[in-house]
Amino acid sequence: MARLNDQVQALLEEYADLLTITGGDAFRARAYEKSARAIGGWPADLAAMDPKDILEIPGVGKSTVGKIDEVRRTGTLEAVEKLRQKIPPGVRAMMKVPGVGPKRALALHQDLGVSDVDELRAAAQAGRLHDLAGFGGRTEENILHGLDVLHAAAGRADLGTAASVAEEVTAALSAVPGCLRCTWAGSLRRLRETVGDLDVLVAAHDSAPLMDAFVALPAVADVIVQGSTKASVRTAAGLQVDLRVVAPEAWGAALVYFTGSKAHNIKLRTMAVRAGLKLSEYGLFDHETGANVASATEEEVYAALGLPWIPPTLREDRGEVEAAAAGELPTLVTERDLRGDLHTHTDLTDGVASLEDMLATAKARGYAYYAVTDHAPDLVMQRMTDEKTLAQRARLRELADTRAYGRMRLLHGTELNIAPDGSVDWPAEFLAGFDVCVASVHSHFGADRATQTRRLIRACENPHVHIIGHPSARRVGRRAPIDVDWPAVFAAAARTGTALEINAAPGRMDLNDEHVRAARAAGVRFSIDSDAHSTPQLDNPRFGVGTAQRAWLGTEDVINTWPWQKLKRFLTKPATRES
DNA sequence: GCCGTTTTCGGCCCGACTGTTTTCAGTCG
Repeated sequence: MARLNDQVQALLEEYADLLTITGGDAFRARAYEKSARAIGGWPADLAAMDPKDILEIPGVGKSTVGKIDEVRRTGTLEAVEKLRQKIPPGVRAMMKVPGVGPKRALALHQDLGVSDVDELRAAAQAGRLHDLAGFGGRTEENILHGLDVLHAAAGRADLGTAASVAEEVTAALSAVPGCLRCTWAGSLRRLRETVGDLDVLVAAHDSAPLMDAFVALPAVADVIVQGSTKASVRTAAGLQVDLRVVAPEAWGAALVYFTGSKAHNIKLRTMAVRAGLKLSEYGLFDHETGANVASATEEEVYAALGLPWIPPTLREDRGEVEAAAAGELPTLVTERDLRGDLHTHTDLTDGVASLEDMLATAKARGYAYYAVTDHAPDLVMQRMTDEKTLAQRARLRELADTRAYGRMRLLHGTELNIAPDGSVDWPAEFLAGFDVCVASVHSHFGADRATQTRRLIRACENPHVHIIGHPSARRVGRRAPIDVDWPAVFAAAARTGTALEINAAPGRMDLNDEHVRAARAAGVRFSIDSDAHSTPQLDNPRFGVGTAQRAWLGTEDVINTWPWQKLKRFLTKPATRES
């Protein structure tokens, strides 16, 4: 199973939700949410921590320490178990439907007997919702639409979830005697923004011990199929995981077969047939004699087809096979190319780690520069003020002077809110004091296309806005992107020298790969940012690099791969440059 | 339940938007 931290976080979040649904003290529920976030974001493993050190985690008090101990001992919380008797898990799941919160979930359950998302859909379609007090025709319509949004990503896990399950499964299988190699393939290896099911590949001479170990993993909730070389299971969270065990000599062919998209694989097999060969997961064979031509490594298989090795993120049949054949594969940006992070938060607003902890983690990543961009005052719940941000700046300058973080350049920034008219929080003279301004949409998601387009273009035209944060404002599986005339916005970003963000938080992945491809063609530059609210999230950029690679970006396209002097010039927009 | 330059009780995240209402509840960020 995952870290104790994640287990505790999940239980505390569930407890908070159940308390909210049952009308418990809202402040208590909020306290649980806060401690859950702090624990999930805490870098050290709770299982290895002293209770008195756990108490040091902000938002965690004695009661929570007791609950952590209970989870460690029993694997669950009695209080949660009790509430589950009253509120079926499906009722809590209904809160994931946009437009359904705790009150409506409870009303639907108590008054209509609806206990899960499927029953909710049936009830909404049958028009039974608008009979309920407080529900009307529009609410019913909105809930139906919300169900569609949820359904669009149903059964697909976000990259963060999929990656952590994959790491756990491969670590466990790698430890099984006889396991020669183990890795994940499929859409996770291609770093698609969501993963339908997880493909895990093992090389071994004897498959039986690995199959047995696989279905016995603690994360496995039920076994769908189990044969001698292939098994499928479902985790408690609903993610399907497929395992294939192959002979070591077929490793490369199997990896090619289970990594490529269907279209990429069909293209490779077609090339093989034309060359008098046959390609399968077992290898590349001579069609006549059946002799094995290549199979041990991916490089050999591609080479035997007359191709250089193609990076997994490109294997979608979007021109990569032709480019490879012509020797014109792009040199892709990699995680190692990133020299800094330009969108991060601290506990001054909604982050859970202190400025110093975020900086220390960033330094350990070897960054040359790092921007702190806490929220701005118009996002009222964050309670930002001029004084607070100036105090943070003073502290940051002080830390820079002490060289506490080596040569890492410390940038003071902010994440502004783009109002429906395209304006942002502070007046120009105040904005001029920041090293970096990210500007993002956090409200009025439903405005029409003309408004949203004008809004983003005006933000690009603001001489103090350097980066548009999570430009489409979508949340994977939870909220549709805003309605925008993208070509017009891409043109404005290119014209004004405003970077568009590739927000690497797994729940956002915004812009997505298709948008990035189009924007790049329009001459736009990008910033791959973590949007980290905790120290572990500073690891997010690996997912954003996936999006960038899928859009064929090189380092020239990504401003935070540039050396500081070059980035500094970019951050001085033409409109603010002294002539 | 957590927290304290408001310090062991009494606050804690505020405001906009939407839809259902006839003065406001629920949801969202």
